[in-house]
Amino acid sequence: MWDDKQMPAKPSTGQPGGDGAAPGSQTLLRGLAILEAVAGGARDLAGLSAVLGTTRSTTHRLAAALVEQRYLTFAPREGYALGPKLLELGFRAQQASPVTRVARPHLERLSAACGDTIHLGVLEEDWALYLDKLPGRRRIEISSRVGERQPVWSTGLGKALILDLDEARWRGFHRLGPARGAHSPDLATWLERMRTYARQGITYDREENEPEVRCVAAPIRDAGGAIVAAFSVSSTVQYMDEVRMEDLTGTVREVARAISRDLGWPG
Amino acid sequence: MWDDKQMPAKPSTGQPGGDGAAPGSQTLLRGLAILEAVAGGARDLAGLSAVLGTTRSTTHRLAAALVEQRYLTFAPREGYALGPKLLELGFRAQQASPVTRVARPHLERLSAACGDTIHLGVLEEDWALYLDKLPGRRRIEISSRVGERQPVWSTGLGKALILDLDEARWRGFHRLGPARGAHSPDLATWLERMRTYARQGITYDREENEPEVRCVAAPIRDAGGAIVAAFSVSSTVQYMDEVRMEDLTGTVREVARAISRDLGWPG
DNA sequence: GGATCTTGTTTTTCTATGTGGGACGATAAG
DNA sequence: CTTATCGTCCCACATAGAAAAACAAGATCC
Repeated sequence: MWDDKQMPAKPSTGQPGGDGAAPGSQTLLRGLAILEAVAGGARDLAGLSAVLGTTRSTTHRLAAALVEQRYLTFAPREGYALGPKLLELGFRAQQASPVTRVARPHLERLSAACGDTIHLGVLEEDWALYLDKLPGRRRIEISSRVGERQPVWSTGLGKALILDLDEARWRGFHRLGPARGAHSPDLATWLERMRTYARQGITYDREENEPEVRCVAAPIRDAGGAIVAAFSVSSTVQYMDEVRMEDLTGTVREVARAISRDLGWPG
Repeated sequence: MWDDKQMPAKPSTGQPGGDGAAPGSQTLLRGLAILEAVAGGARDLAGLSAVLGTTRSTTHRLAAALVEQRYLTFAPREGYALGPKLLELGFRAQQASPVTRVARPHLERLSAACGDTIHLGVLEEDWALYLDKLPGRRRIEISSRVGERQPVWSTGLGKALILDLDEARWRGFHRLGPARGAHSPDLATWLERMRTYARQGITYDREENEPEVRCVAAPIRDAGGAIVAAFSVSSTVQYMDEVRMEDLTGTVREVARAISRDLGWPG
């Protein structure tokens, strides 16, 4: 399930049930749905039509338009695939945030040094939005996607993003979190940890968001000292025992400082 | 058939004159045009409407749909910007090609070592398509974009991509090239150079594609020995005199071999 | 401080637009 | 050869979406 939207918004077979939520531009939305279906693995018209709930002819026309505009590619025996225009726009979107560009070289050095998966993210609405990802060199890879949103309160990266907020806001974020069970701490425990994190300027995630995944994260500040982004170093628990997390802390803090300084932070 | 020349698709003020060339899905195309307009710098409805040739209300509906689907973002005082969904799809499109993923670390090392702009590309139809770009650390940056297409015959990267083809095909590619004037070599000279390049397994671009820009490029081969991609190291002429190009040649060839080997090339 | 631009948002009317059924020609499978 | 399955093309009809205009909310001017 690549599509975990909270709104059902399931475009079924044109049923005018009056469920609302269908704003205005059907054709455009269907076209975009095709893009996502292809990203999700659909490769032929049949698959796409099934996802969209449209007939082959309709699907074909939309897909053909997308191919013509280079948003998709089509190869006779291979089917549809994401096209070069998405490469371009994605790259542009990434470059649009100065943080990504500035942070990249620093994160690359960090990646080379530690071999773990590194994420860069910002706060968008009430979510942590991943802007960049540097895959690790471990056997097991963290399955996350650039452009994806993760809950703020449970991820190391998310917690780093809200490190400067007051306790009332913190409570707000904790309330947003769906009870993941298992490793999810209750409010009191979580707040206590957040206070510690804020004092240290570093956050941890000890399998709170995803079992077996741990990470160390730190906020990135701009010239005004405000937190504009954060990055995290993630690995599975076997590579991330308490000792290693301690060890990483210093490096992570240092890299965060270096990036922030490049953004004009007096430090 | 599906891939004809780029239609400018300039939909002027609703002219139903029937000039033909009207593909099919207007709404979708307009939506995509909005994405590109935003990528091109348009930030408000007025600007977008001007580019599309539609009224504000129409533009707004499309833009709102794109925002809702996270293809665009909108901030009250900032205007529209490319959204996280494009990050995600762009990243996916990039990952779809195994070459990009395999080549990345190698190219990063190369980038760190030489400081010049590095491009990775493949052959798409009759063009060199840029899959990845690692910006250089020079004062002047090469203005190229991931997802963009460049002529094959004049770029170092393009020439590396067709290094294995026979001379008849080479002629075909040379014929495609628009007479850029100035540094453009005639067919005989160009073929002669290509023969040399093919013998050396390395190609050069001495300001043939873009004045002041030079580069050294090499092909990347897969397990079967076929050229599946190529990369180039580019810089302005002041950083790329003959001596430097000679020096780079060895390194570039080595990196190309390393990447090819990672792809299963026996080498 | 109120008048007046200039933004983005919403509503309504009407027709151009896009839909889906079905036909066609490949190519692969039985 | 026949049959199933692709992508592609065509066309009549109804519906989706374009545009005009009203609305709301800041910003800007005087």
